[in-house]
Amino acid sequence: MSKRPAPAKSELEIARIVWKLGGATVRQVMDALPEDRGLDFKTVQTYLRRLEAKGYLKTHREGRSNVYRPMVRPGKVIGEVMDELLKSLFDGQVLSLFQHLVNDRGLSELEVRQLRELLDRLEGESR
Amino acid sequence: MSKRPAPAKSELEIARIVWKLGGATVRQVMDALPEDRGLDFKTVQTYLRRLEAKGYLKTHREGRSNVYRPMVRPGKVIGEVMDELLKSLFDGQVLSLFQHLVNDRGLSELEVRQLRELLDRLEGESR
DNA sequence: CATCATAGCGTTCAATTGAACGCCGTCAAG
DNA sequence: CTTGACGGCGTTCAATTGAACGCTATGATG
Repeated sequence: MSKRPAPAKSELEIARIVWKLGGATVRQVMDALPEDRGLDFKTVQTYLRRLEAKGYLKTHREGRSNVYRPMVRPGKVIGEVMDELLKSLFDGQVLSLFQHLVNDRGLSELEVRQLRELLDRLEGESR
Repeated sequence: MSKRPAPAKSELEIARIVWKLGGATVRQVMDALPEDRGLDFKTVQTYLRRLEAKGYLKTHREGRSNVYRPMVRPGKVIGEVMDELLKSLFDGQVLSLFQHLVNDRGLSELEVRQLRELLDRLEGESR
């Protein structure tokens, strides 16, 4: 197991943009970033390079720019991050996490309904 | 707004023990730590001191030891951490998080049932 | 009382992270 | 063709984090 180092928080922010775009140059990531984020071009470049070094993205030249594309499925990476969080905050119990989300945080009527639907759909499939 | 620096991951692990015990000395935290965690006494001490510096715990002398106790409700801290995670991984949409949890991660029958109960209880209360 | 273990406190140290420079090549416009 | 902008690559830098030392005071034990 190669034990990819986990992506840092800022890196994740960048990675998600690449995922959404399917692949992107530094410039494209920059532009996709929220206006108020105020990151330097070079900084974004650095994060992309780090993500590549960690094995989350691969890059190939296209014209004068590098295009970065995903190496790992988003769901997988998110899963890894969530695992760590679950361990370090909720004893690895998904239910504890749900408890926090449902109780300590105010869910709107809508969110509750949607969550129920998620569950219903789950059980529909699993037969 | 004082802007408490967020607790680091290892710090959280320690903080949770203090929360569970209601208050604890370095030694007590050590003992409460999983056997295989292999942290040095001094290291735990350091983390506790950092948590104090960050305003999550306060300490007072009791005999030859310092007793650390919570300054902030666990739910509050967890909430802050979750907020960050939600922002950096799910666009701040709780539902996206739920989606990941329910779909991408295999929930057991039991967990699904328990989650449903959480939701039912919620609606029961809110009248 | 002398000694030993315990814990506090200040410090250290390497790795990681958040953020950005500077130099250099190349391509496009004057 | 020169010039200037853009981007790559290597580097830097401070703050944070994960982990632990060493010195010292103090309390328990022989």
